[in-house]
Amino acid sequence: MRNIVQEVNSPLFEGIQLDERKAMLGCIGYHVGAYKKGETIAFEEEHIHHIGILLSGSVDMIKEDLWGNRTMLVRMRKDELFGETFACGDDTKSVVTFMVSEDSKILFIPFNKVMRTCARTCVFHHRLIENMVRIIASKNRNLMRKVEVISKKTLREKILAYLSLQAQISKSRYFEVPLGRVELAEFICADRSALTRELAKMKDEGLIDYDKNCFRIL
Amino acid sequence: MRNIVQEVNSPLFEGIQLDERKAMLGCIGYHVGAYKKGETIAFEEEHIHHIGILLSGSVDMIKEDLWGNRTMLVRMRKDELFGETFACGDDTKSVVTFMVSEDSKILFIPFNKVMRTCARTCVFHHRLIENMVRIIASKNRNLMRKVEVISKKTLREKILAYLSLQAQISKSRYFEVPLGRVELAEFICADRSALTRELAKMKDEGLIDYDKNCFRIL
DNA sequence: GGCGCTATGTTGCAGTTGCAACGTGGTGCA
DNA sequence: TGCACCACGTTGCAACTGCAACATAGCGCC
Repeated sequence: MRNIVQEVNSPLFEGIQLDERKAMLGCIGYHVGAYKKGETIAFEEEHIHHIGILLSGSVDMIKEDLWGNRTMLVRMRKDELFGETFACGDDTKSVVTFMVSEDSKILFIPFNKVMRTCARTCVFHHRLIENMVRIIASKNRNLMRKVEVISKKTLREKILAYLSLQAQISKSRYFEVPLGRVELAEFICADRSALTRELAKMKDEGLIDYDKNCFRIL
Repeated sequence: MRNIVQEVNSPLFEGIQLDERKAMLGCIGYHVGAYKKGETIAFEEEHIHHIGILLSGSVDMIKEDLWGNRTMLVRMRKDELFGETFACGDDTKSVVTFMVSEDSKILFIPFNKVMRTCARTCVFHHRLIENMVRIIASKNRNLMRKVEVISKKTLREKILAYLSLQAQISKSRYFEVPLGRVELAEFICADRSALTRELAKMKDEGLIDYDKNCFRIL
């Protein structure tokens, strides 16, 4: 257990000391799972009662439509949290699939134990709940940003929207994007070859410059 | 105050009795505002410290890009809550504009008072926080649904995705959509005329049937 | 080194769709 | 009634972009 506690660096535990975390985890309960790239943690329609915290690796939230087309909604990385959106609420049925995109180790915690203060009231339990709210709200903002990007009508606008977002995050007009071409195309919901083509065109026109995954907005 | 309490029917207060609500509102503090259609409640970049509860009317969450193109992210109606996504978090700066789309009366509550249990601990304060989490998570699901729709590549797929969502909500293949053509086009991020055109084509092909805002999936 | 696999770049083509322009019908107001 | 305004439908056109097919490069593995 000591090991687990030390591995966790999720914002869920922000403001809570190491020994407190240990006590809380003991009180709340948990289990750890290891997954290989490509494995599925939870399928659409499955009921979700635990939140997952990524100790290592990465997990994609994927939406698949009736015809099998996939959209990656979000990619979660180390220390990020997932499942909370479905675990709360009256209907715990997931509407997405959680798929491991890099070998991952995941800490699972029962959601209802997080929200309900326990019998022997943990001192920091309230902080935990506050953190949870903060995290969910921040995910909300991320989804809004995604909507902001893919709501654009032309491919060029989508690309510019995505790039300027990355620029904001990096606080610089020169930055590296965390996605390859395939994944980037998937993220902005466009065709990969069309993406490459448009990027080249934008480079030609002097709008942007790039090499591999390093971009500069001009 | 009695009047206000009786007007409020937000899920934020679910499970809390009327007299308790009264006590809580007194403890937490609040104010009420009236707005005309078209007025703006909060602009992008503005700092948000209150959550708003719609007593009547409706409010749009709108995102405007650098070139002035607008996307309506969500339309909020009576009893719905807004602003919470920005009011929590370390950075309270909004990334959207809240615009009144029908004459509205709105109850504002300071967010931090909701999250922090007060000195004379309200008995039901914890329930309030739980409700808040539930609401934010449900908004998350709504955003995901929106992403699900507009992440489709072709217009037809977007339309079908939207319609099948409405069908799910209505639990029937025959239903009325709450948006006019203009708003629907805006919601699915497509051109209005193209939308009409495609709808007509789908009707021709026997995929769907409709009259005005009443649709049937065949 | 040779092989297979994957990510990426390139290009022709055809279908889709944004755009603009116009017509119609309904509603509110003077 | 006449006018203004708004939502909605229709259509031609040009551009965009998804799609398919192919080429190249890098990487791991035997």
